[in-house]
Amino acid sequence: MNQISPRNSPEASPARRRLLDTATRLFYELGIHAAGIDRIIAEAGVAKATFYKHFPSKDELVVAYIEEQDRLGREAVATLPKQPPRESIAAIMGRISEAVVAGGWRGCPFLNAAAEYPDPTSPVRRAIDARRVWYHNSLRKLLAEDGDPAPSVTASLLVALSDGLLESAYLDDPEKIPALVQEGVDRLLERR
Amino acid sequence: MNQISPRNSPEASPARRRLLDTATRLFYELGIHAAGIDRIIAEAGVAKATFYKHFPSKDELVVAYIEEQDRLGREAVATLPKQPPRESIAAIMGRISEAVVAGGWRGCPFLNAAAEYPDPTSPVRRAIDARRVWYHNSLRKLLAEDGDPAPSVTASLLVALSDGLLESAYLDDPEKIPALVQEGVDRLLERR
DNA sequence: ATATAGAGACAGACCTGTCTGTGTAGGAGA
DNA sequence: TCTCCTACACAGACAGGTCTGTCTCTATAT
Repeated sequence: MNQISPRNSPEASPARRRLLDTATRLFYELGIHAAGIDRIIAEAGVAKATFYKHFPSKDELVVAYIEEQDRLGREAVATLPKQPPRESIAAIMGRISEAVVAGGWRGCPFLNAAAEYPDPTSPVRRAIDARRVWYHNSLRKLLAEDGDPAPSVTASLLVALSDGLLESAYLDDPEKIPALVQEGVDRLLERR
Repeated sequence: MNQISPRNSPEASPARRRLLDTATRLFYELGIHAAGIDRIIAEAGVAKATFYKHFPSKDELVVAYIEEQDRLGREAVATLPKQPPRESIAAIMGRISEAVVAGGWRGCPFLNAAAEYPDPTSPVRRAIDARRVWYHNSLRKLLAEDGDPAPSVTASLLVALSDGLLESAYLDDPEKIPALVQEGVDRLLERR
């Protein structure tokens, strides 16, 4: 038996792919606790034994969900065109508007998950932490390049503004978000 | 039987008071779905029948929890000293720092609840909406008094900053919040 | 005497996770 | 080409626990 045959690669399994896609949709739409395993496997068309072969527990599925959302976000940022730092920041923040005007926005997946996982040492919370550290650092580096005298402070404010506007898009009026993103970034960035 | 006797007032029942206090603590610490009725009544020392006499369902208890948190916030703002609008805004935003440095902060109760209630027509979401409308309007009026040329936009940005900093206090470093509140308000308010 | 509330059994549904059994597709060897 | 073998996945029963909500019975206090 070939232990490193392609079939052992996680991505090579269609069942695993269907499970993660279905879980992503249901976790986001219903909330994590409200989306049961029985429903996930039924809508994915996967047997329960197959599910527990790919994921040791529901929490591991949640971690995979969080990590994949994180990875997709990082890839989207990585493929942004090379441009001056201030334009890069505007482009990163502009992704908020894109995510939100598409419709079906139900809040930031990471904040929603954090609301359901109080234990900061849980694997789910660690995955969320990793995402937040990456996001803050990405902005901080661009701000430093831009000559911001306190790039870490400004980055924290931009992170807070991002989180707040993503929640506002869920709970208030999504159509106002694009203008608020632009205005908020303008006001938070140091004028020169 | 006197239908409007004092004993019919909701606040007159110690059992109801214990239920709401215990539910408030458990909903906030564990999350709403994760806090079961059995545990709430056990820790409150209340019989199940008594619980269902005071609250027709768990969701009604959740609504009472949200509405009470909302009421407490409004009372705290109402008792702030009369002062110029910009100082009032600073005082309202300063409540974020107070809430957070006390320790045990687990995120904004309203945002956490919204994460668990996807249906925007549910009573819980309506209670959250009412809170957000009040908060936005309070800031907008003060900004208009202050002569802000676009008080609604600025108010939306301050609401977003509030939400984002409350989440940051939960997921990042709470000790940095007071400085970020001050700095964020400074940058968002129109300079004159 | 009546209102209030404690204790707890119970129903029916749903939760996660384990288990057995069946079907199928593809590669290896004759 | 035919057959065997192995990996994979589907179907679903089952266990043990928890969920909300209803019920009966008992105790207390005014």
